Amino acid sequence: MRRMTARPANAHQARVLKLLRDGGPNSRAQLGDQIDLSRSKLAVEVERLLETGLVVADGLAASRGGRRSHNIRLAPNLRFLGVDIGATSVDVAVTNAELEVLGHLNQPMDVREGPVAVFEQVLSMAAKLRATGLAEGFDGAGIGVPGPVRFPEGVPVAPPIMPGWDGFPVREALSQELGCPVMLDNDVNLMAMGEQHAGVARSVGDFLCVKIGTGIGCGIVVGGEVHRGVTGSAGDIGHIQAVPDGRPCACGNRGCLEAHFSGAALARDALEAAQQGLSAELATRLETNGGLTAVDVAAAAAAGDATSLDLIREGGTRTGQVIAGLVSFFNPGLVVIGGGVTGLGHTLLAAIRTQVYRQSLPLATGNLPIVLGELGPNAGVIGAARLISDHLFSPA
Amino acid sequence: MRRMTARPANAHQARVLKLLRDGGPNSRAQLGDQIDLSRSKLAVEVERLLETGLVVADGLAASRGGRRSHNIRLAPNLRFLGVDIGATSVDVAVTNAELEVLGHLNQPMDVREGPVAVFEQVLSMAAKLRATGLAEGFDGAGIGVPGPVRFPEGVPVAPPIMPGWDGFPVREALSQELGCPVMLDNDVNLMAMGEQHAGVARSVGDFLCVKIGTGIGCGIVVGGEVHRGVTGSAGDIGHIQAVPDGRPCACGNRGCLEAHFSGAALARDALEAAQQGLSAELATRLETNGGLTAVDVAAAAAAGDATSLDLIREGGTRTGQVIAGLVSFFNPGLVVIGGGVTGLGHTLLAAIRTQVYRQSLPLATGNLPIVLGELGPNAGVIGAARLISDHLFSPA
DNA sequence: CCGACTTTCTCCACTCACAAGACAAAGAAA
DNA sequence: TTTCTTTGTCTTGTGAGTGGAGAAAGTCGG
Repeated sequence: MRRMTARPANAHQARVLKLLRDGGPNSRAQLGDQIDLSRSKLAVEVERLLETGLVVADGLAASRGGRRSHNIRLAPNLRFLGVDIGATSVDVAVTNAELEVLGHLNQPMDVREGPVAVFEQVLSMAAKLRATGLAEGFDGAGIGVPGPVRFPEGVPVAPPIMPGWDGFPVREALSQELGCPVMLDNDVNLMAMGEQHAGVARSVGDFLCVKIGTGIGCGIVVGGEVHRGVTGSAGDIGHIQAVPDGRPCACGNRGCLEAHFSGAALARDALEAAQQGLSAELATRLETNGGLTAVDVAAAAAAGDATSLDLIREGGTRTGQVIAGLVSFFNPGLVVIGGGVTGLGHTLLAAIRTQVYRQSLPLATGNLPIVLGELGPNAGVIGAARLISDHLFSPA
Repeated sequence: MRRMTARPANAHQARVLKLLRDGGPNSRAQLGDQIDLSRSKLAVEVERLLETGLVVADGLAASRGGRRSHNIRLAPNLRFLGVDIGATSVDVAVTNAELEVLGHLNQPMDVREGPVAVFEQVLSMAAKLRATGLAEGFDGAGIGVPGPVRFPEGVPVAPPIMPGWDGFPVREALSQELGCPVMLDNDVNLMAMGEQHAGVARSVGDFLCVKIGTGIGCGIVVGGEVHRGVTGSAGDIGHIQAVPDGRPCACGNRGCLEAHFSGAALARDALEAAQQGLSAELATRLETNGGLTAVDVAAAAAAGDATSLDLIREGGTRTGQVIAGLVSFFNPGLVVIGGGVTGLGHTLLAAIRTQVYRQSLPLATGNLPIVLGELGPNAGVIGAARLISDHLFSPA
C-alpha cells in the first residue's frame, strides 16, 4: 500500500492537522472556532487537505441546533511507529494519527548489544505488529534512546551506557529500513512529550518530567517545547552530586544521584541487604530468582518489608534533594515522576514530595503538584509518535 | 517636549526597529539584506516609520560601489530610563534608542526602606540626569528589583529581602510618575538581558547568568528568551542546598548557597576572621572603616591576604558545585558570572571553573565557556532599557 | 404540517499585502 | 565618456484572505 507522502503546504494546514490529532474528529465549524481564520479560508484549506488524502470526511455529526455538520478526521489508515529503547528492554507500539496506541510489544534486551542487534529486534517487533493487521505500513517513526542525542541529525553522542552507539546514524539507518521518515530523541524527552500529549501534563506549559529507570534523567519542557540544550544533554541529572564524597560512580565522580538511587543502585542495595541478612523477604526472593531487581524491592515493600521501604525512602529523599534544587532554579508548574521504578509508587512519591516541599522556596512550591506519570510504559512510545507527528504535521 | 507615542503597526516595522536598535544606523538596502521582504515592501514600511517619527533619515552613507545610500536610524531624541534597584544601592541610567548609556548615576540605598522612599530616590536621580540635558523626557523605563516579580502585572511577589514591596504596583506607580510605559523584572533577568544585548552573551541562545551580589540569583535564557517560571521565581538559586546540614539561612533551612557565599556571607566571614585575628590585612581594614564588606575582601585578596583568598576560593567552590548541577541539568552554551563580587575576579572564576569542569559531564562542559560579565554595573541598566525597548518595539 | 429561527457550508466579489520587474538616479571603474 | 554597480522609486500582477449573501439542512413551537 502507498503510504503518506503529502505534507501540509502551509502553517494553516499544519494547525488543522494538529487540532485534529489532539482533539479528534471535528467539523469545519468547530475547527473555525479554534483557529483564527475566516470560514471561507478554512474551507479552502480543508478542501486541499482532503485532496491530498491526509484527512477524510467522516460522516455527519449530531446537530447543534441547526444544520448537521460534516465531520473531518485524520486519515484512518495513517500509522506511526513508536520505539522506546531502554537500557534493559525495548518497547514498540503502533498508533493511529490521533496517537492512540493500537498495539504494543515489549521485549527485554540489553542496549549494550549495540545498534545492529537492537535494530534487528525492533524491526522484527514492527513486523510482528504489522502482521496482526494493525498496520499495512508506517508513515513515520519516532525513536527514543537512553542517552544524549544530536537532535537535528538524529545521532546519539557520547552515550555513557550505550557503548557502540556513539555516532551511529540511527535516524538515517532506521529511515532506510522502514522506508519512512524517522526522528530520534532522548527517551526522557519522549516520556515528557507523552505525558504532555496524553497524560498528566496536558495544559501545562513549563514542567519537569523525572524518569527513574536504570538511570535517572529529566525531561524539561519550556513554553510547551522540549529543551534539549546546546549539545543535547540537558536533563542529565543522574550525575548531579547528591551526596558529597558519596559513593563512587561510573562517571568517575563520587556521590552522583544515580550512584545512590536508580534501578541499578536499588538492585545493588537490595542484594547487599539480602546477603547481610537484613531482610528475610529480600533473601527469599534472591534465592528463588537468583538475583534481585527494583521490581523485587517494590514487591517486598508492598509486602511490608522494612528494609525495602527504607531503601525506597532514602532514595526518594536523595532524589527529592536534587529535584528541590531544580524546582528552585526552574520554577516549573508541575513535576512528573515516571519510569520503571514508579512501581515503588506512593512510598517513593511521598519521600520526594516531603523533601521538595521542605527544601524549595514557598513561592516555587506553593502551587506545585508532584505526581506520578499516568501513562506508565506507554509514555515513551506515545511521545515517540508525537515527535514524528509534530515533524510530519509541519510545513515542509 | 512631546515624547514617543507611536508604536510599530506591524511585525515588519517591529523587526526594522529592532534591527536598527541592535545594529545601529542602516540603509534601506542593508535592512533588506537582513529581513525577508522585497525592497518595495520594505521601503513602504520604512516610509511609514519615518512618518511616525520613530526613525529618521540620517544623511548619506559611503558608497559600496554604486549609488550612495540614505542611512536610516532610530529617532535620536528617544530616551529610555534604566533602573536597577539592588539590595544596597540604586543605579539609574539614560540611554538612547540604540541602548547606549548616555549618563549613569549610582547611589547607596537600602531597599528595605520601602518602595516609597526608593521611588523618591529614583525620581530625583532621573531628574538629575534630565537636568544635565541628556534627556528632555523619557519614552519608556525598565526597572529591576532584587526579588521575584509577577511579570505581566509588574508587581513584586513575596520578595524575601524586600519587606514592604510585596504586591506594591511598581509598574503602574512608576508609569504614573514618569508619564511613560514601564516594565518591571527581576534584576538578575535584566543583567542577563544586558549581557545578551551588549555583553559576552551576544549570539548565544541558551545561557545562564549568575549574579553574585548581596544575594545570589541566576538569569536563565532559553532560545534567546528569558525564562521566568510559572510564578516568576525561576533562577532563585540562592536557596539551593550547597552544604548538607550547613549554616542556618534566613529562609529557615540550612546549608543554602546564599548562607555560605554571597556578598553578605562574605562580609560576615571576613568580620569573623578579622576578629579572630586570622588576618592582619582584614583587621586593619576593619579598624579604619569600622566595618567590612565584600569590597574589603577583594582588596585584601588583591594584596595577597591568604585568609581572604581562602574565603573566595571556598565560596567559588560552593558556587561551582551548584552551578555544576545546573549545567548538567540545563546544558547551556555559556555561563556568565556577574554582580557586585566580580571584583573578586579571577580567583573566584578559577574556583568556579575548576569545580564545574570537575563535576559536570564532559559532554555538557566540553565547549562551555565560563566567563565574567563584561558590562559590570552597566549590565542591569542596559538590560532594563532593553526590556522596555523590546516592549515598545513590538506591535501594539 | 407549516413557518420562524439556527447552524453549517458554499460561492463570489472585493481588499490588501507583497513580489517582481522596469526604470531612474547616483556613483565607481575603465 | 562609456559601462557596470548599487540604490531607491514606481507600477503592475498575483494570490491570500475577509466579509457578506445565499443555499442547504436542521430544530422547535404552534
